[in-house]
This record gives sequence, structure tokens and C-alpha cells, in this order.
Amino acid sequence: MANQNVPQATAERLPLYYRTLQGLVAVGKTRISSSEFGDLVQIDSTTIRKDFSYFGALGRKGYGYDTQHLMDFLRKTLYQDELSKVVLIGVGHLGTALLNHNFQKNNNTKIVKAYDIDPSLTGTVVSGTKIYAMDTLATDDNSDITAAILTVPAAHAQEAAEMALASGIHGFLNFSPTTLSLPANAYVRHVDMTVELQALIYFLNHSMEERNSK
Amino acid sequence: MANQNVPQATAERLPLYYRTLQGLVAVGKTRISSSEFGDLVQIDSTTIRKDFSYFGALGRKGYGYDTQHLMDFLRKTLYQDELSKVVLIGVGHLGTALLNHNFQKNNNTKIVKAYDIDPSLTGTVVSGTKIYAMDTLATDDNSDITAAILTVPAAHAQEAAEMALASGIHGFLNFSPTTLSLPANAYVRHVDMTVELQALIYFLNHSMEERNSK
DNA sequence: ATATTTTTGTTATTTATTTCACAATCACTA
DNA sequence: TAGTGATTGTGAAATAAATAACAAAAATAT
Repeated sequence: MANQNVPQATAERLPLYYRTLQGLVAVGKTRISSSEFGDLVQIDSTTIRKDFSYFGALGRKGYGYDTQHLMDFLRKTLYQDELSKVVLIGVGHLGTALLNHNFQKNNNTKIVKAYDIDPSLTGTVVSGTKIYAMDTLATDDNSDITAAILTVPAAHAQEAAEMALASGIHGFLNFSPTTLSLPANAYVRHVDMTVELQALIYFLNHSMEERNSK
Repeated sequence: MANQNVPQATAERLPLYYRTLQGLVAVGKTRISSSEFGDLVQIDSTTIRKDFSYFGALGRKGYGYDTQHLMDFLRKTLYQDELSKVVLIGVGHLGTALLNHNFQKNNNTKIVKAYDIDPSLTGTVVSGTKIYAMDTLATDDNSDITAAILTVPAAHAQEAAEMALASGIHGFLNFSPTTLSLPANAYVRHVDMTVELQALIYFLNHSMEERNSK
């Protein structure tokens, strides 16, 4: 597959495209043009055509894109045709919310188990997911697990990530407000609500200023 | 203030810088060089110096940056010296988790009230935050509210955002997996855990492929 | 007091991303 | 089946962001 040259920015948009196509297919829309699709996802139509062009000719001139075909292609490209198993580390408020949510709708990902430091949680089941003791993490064999969702306090995130890595997990979705320092064989994505909220406030104030000065 | 020309990419990094500086000040570190700071936040030191340079000369040659001074500067730049009031819309699993979390630690933001469509929740208090009926949202006066955190199901996100806008709210942190279509006087940031998880899986698989083909 | 080292701020360069512009091609109409 | 309109795919141009390189200045050491 000619994927090495797909720009990072393009790759980051694929999940949004995929989800949007799922919605279109679900309501029975069989074809869509790049401009109509662009309106939907709020991305310029040229960017969309260029994004798709990195994977070859996915559309038809004068017609547009076949939603089902495009969705199937993206499903494969995003490895959504196979189930990804993930674990959740830290069953606090946010962790529990994610266990309840559990991604599975339209999303071939399953939280197969969770870890927590609180001994009173060990062995209990939250929303169908069994909770294991934190001190078994490093020695468990988790080589069949794609990623760990980190919802532990910031002070324990680094340590938890290292244990998960030791157990064979290389992907991390880090919800803790701290930067993880891991070797090159680990890949981390960071979801930081505090950062998002502060950035929102910054841009709100600045777009206001801009408007006032115009 | 000369802020109109601060690049978007720089602005997006400021909250991370701010949080990291809070940590440094808290442990008593009074000075830091761009390279040491860069190691901490995993960003090239040149990028950091350039980012700060958009705001003028914040450091001293041969010395580095005064952490307290830099933190104070960023606090003002990010409007964190004044309290931002936000509302939460949708008190489900994730909404409840955010109410419990409530951002306030090191973060001058407070969820002052919540809205939910379930009548049995109306008037109750979750983690200190009172819950109001959804149908009062559009007619309430929320002009003193900076932003709304949207944690409603995707199917209701657009509608909820429109009601919040009608009540005077212009900033949105959207956790629902759907694109919002709002007028230009609204500003939306999107936190999408499904997208993050899919992007994580994509990059994991692709960095593996890259390694294997090398 | 002088020399050396450190480290910034900034200009120039490179890389990445987006946007433009339009020929090529296909769909649709009559 | 010819003609018109729609829409892709893509090279070229423009914009944005990251990185390199280094002079200037200040700190520290001798």
C-alpha cells in the first residue's frame, strides 16, 4: 500500500471522514461530491479531494464519490475492519464514564479489561469490564492489546504508562494532564480537556478583539 | 497587545507551556532554559523560543527564562487571571465525570450550572452543580457564561448548541461525535475520543509498517 | 577585570499544508 | 449519440510552521 507518503494532516482527518460517511450511508445517501462533503465536515473541498488522492482515484469525475465504497475503503485504511482490544487504566470518574461509553458503537474497539490501584475495586465488574489490580499490570501479557487508555491522576501517569509498556502495550491515549516520556517504540496521543478549555478561552477573547479592531 | 500576529500553532501550545510552568514553580524551580523546557514538553527548543518571541523578549540571554515571570505572563495571556464561568449541557456518564472533575485545580474555570433533558434530574445537585431543565436553556440569560461544554448524544448536539447560543453563549467545547454548524459569532472546539482512538490505531499500524520496511 | 560559556532572539532556510486553477473525464440530457 | 454540465485529480502557487544557524548579550568562571 502506498501509505508512507500520506501527510500527517491528511491522516488526522481520516477518522472524521469515516464517521461522516457512516452517517451518510446510514441515511441512505449513495453518492456525494467533494464540495457537499466539505460543507458537512467543514473542510475545503480541495483539501478533501487532495486527501483522497493520496490513496489513488477513489471518486469518479462528473459524479463524485460513492459513499459505501469510500466508507469501506476508509474502514480498511483505519484498521476498523478488525477489532482492536484496549485496556483502561484508572477507574475514576472519567475512567468509569469511558467504560460505560465503551466506544463499540460504529467503532470496532473494545475495552477488554481495566486496571485500578484501589484494592477494593479488584475483581469487580464495571459496565461489563472486569477490573484488575494495578500491581499485576507490568507482569501481565498484554501483547494482544492495541492501546491503553490512561485515566489516572497526573502524578501516576508516567509510572502507569511504563508498566503498560512492560506488559506489551505500545499505544497510549493519555487523558492525564501530563507529558509522558516513553521510548521510541511507544506512540502517545494526548487528550487534554484543560488545555482545550484554555485554548477555547484564548481564541474566544482574541477573535473578539480582532472583530472590535476591524 | 501585539497578539494579532501570533500563529495559531503557537497559541495552541500556550496552555501546555502554562501548565508545565505551574508545575515548575510549584517545585521551586526559578529558572529554565528553552532547551530544558523543550525536553519537558517534548517540543524543539527553537520552536519554544520562537513562540515566546511573538510576545516580546521574555527571557534573558545567557540565563534563560524566569519561571514565575513567564507563568504570570502566560496566565494573563490566557485570561486565567479571571474566573471563566462555563455551563455543562448533558449530565450523562461523561458529563457527570466532568462535573466531578470540575477543572478548578490550577485552572480558573468553574462549571456554574448544568442542563439536562431528563426531568427527574431537574433541580438536583451533582457534585455541587445544580441541574436545570433543558427547555429553559434557550430563554435563560447566559451572557456572563464564557462557554458551554457539550456532552449530549450526537443527535442532540446541534440543537443544544443552538439553544446555548440563543442564551448568549458563544464558546463551545463539543464532546459529541458530530460536527456543529453554527454562525460566525460562535467558536467551537471539538474533543472527539473516537477520532483520537482511530488516529492512534492508524499511526500505530503505520509506524510499525515503516519500521518493518526499513 | 577579562575570558569563556551559555542562551536568547531573530533572520534565513526548509518542510508541510492549504488553496488555486484547470485539463481531463465522466454523467446526464435531449 | 452528440452536446452540455458537473466534478475529479493534480501540478503550481501561496501560506503556515518548523528547523537551522548564528550574532548579540548576559551570566559565570578564572
